[in-house]
Amino acid sequence: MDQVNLKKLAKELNLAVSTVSRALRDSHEISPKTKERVRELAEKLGFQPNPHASSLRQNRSKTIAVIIPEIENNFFSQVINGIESVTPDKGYHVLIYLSHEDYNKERDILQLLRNGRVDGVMISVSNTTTNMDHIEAWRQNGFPLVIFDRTCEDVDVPNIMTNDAEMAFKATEHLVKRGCKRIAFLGMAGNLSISNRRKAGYLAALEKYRIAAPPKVVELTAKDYINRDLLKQIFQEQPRPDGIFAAIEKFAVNTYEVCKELNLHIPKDVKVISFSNLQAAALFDPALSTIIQPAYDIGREAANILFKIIEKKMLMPYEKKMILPSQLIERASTAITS
Amino acid sequence: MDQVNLKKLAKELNLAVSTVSRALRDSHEISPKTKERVRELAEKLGFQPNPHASSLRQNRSKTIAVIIPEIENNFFSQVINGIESVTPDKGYHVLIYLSHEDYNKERDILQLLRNGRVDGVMISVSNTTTNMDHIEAWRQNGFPLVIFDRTCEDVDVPNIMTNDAEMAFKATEHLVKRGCKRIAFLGMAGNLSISNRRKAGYLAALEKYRIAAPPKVVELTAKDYINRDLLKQIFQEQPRPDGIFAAIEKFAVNTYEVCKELNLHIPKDVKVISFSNLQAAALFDPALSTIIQPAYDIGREAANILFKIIEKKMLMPYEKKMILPSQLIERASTAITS
DNA sequence: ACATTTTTCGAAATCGTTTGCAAAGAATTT
DNA sequence: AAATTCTTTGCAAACGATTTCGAAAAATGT
Repeated sequence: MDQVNLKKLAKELNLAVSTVSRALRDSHEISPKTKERVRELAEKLGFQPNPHASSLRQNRSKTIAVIIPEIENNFFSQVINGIESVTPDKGYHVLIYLSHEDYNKERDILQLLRNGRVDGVMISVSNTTTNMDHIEAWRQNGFPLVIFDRTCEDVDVPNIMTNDAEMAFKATEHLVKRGCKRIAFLGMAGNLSISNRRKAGYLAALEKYRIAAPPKVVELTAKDYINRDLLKQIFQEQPRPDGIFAAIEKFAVNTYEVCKELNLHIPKDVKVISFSNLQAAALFDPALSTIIQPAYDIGREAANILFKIIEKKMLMPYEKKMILPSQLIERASTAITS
Repeated sequence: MDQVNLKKLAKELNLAVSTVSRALRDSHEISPKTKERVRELAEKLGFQPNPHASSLRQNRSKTIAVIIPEIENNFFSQVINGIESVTPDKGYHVLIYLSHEDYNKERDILQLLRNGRVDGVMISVSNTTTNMDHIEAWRQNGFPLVIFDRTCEDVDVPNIMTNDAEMAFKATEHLVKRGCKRIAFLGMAGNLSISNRRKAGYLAALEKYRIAAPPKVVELTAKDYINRDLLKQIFQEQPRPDGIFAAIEKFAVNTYEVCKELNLHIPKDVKVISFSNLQAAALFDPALSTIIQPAYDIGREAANILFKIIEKKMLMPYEKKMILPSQLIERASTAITS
């Protein structure tokens, strides 16, 4: 790899390395004439500065890390898309890490990055994360960090999320207005902030509408077969739920699967609504009513805020806790059946 | 950031920097006793070597880049997942770049990486890529590179893909056996290798089964509304197709949408089968018959091969062109209606 | 013509790690 | 005992770009 570097350019042009460097960075202390000469040769030889040398010297990597629990989930894909909508313009690169919903992996990844490899981190915590020490350590270190979607209130770090509680309230309200009397909430096991917020909205709606039946909070997992078993149990109890509010897309899919198996008709026997960013939800049998999160915007805004922190700009108060609204789309799965 | 570095460790231990470095890299030329002392302090102070300094010195970044056309597509998410299943163990980091199906962006990204930022690249080319010069330039440069899924035969670079033609043949055959007489192929506009391979399989099946109706190859785009208009036209022609083979998942979705709008019944009026990695395809109305690609495996194998190249190991012949088989899943959208 | 400022450039230090080489001491062989 | 290896460590030079500092050279002012 006979890479062309500053030294080579300098020799060729009969200039000092420092002059070439300055010329390429458009320094005021280089004459227009030499700048032109330098740029021309650099262009011709296809010179590109070695990023490691730059990063080492400037103590700045021009790279950020995104840590997410999983990637086979439309929501996180859209977030990444949103992030990528700002990074190239900033001249930044994006490293992806998956925690696979494992606290230990998450901690190790964060640990791994405490050496200057990245200038900042965006993270959505795993659902097994109960301890926020690893996040807190970063914050205290003064390392730029933002948390999105799966936030943690305990730590003083910018949060970018959606109005989970409000939308959960609306979703539950929607089911109530469609005539459901026994609404179950399908949340993620663990102590996830979004699960808690969504559960709170669910409970608030039940209370507001004075639903007689006691709240039914079901904690599902990452494993489909376990979820299906649990759901089967629940649908075989008497009286069974006539409304399902799934806090996670995957759980709505599990519900559909189980209903098909048990010959329960959606929406006649059970109405279903779910948080989901799946475009194809409209094609389901029946079309699934969803709460769509502004995933792309969450990614974009989170990235913007991270860059503000990296650039040591002051954050507006609203940027410390940004809430982007979701959207409820009614479809056949919550239709009234006469 | 009072980062702890080798110099600090050395001073503290009253050793030379080089000794500390060697001790941490477990060099044979350091006595077990000093190794222990060094490791202990390094552990205590939480020393982590600066990756930029290492990369600069060793001319090796421990990072690979993945360039994909888009990320809001289950297939590519699964590929990334597969890649990530091997990278951490190798101590490697993964940069993600999106070409957004734009040849110029793709070229620029590749250009951007020709400076040592990464040790290798995995790419799935955009559908506007007709010119392979940028890939060829990399190859000639001796830079480690593998192409997956959307490969290009012209260039002598390891390919990892699925048996597109064969599965396209089987999908078409499947429609024929389900009684379809006029089967249309929905491919991506542009000169994409996978489109061509899948088209070839489609045509071969039509020929083998001596289908009277002339082949109908429809070229769709990235824009949903354009696709829907085109599909509407096609379904309003007489005679209209009674079978649709979508080479891309998105096109099957478009087909469903249009059929709903035109009140065409799937599978009675039209049968549909599609390449797709969407788990929820089984929940569609009707459940969509799919050809599932081994996306995760493609990612994993592609990464493994890339690492072999990076480590300058010889490739087995089959690794230069690896074909991982897809799987055809019959569902209601191609069922026989009596 | 001289002094002063401004412009333009070069030498060298720096970032933190790795590594070739030398050197000192210990262990072994002759 | 001398000569030889082997073990263990330190010194210093890389890697390539940036940046501080200072020195010419040119432009300006008196």
